[in-house]
Amino acid sequence: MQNLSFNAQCYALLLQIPVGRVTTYQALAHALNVKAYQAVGNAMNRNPNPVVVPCHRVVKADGQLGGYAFGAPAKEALLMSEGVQIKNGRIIDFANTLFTDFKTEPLKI
DNA sequence: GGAATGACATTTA
DNA sequence: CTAAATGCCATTC
Repeated sequence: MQNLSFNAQCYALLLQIPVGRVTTYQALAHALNVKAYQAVGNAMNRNPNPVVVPCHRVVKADGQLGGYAFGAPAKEALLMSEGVQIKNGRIIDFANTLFTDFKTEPLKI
């Protein structure tokens, strides 16, 4: 029983993403100090809690939406519904829409 | 305990 | 620019 499984930490980071913003698998993995880009998506694919976590705010590093357990179109619709501009399946102004200011775990001084 | 999977990333041609 | 191949990590069967 670990304090927080790998996927659990990903969810914690996703919960920190404000509306209208998106993050990438690489950012999440990098925030956890790992290169398990795919592992992040894998955790979402299993989708232990599809409603508790806005997994639809996670996109690929190229600005593409990537995949979604409920279907890629659903993800795009959700993101646009949140205010994310998407064109041809790509996020417009990805650099501005991307959110990587994750608050790392509370380091004990 | 081991093998297989995947909603990715990166590099090279 | 597009396309293909390889690597990489954690989770799951």
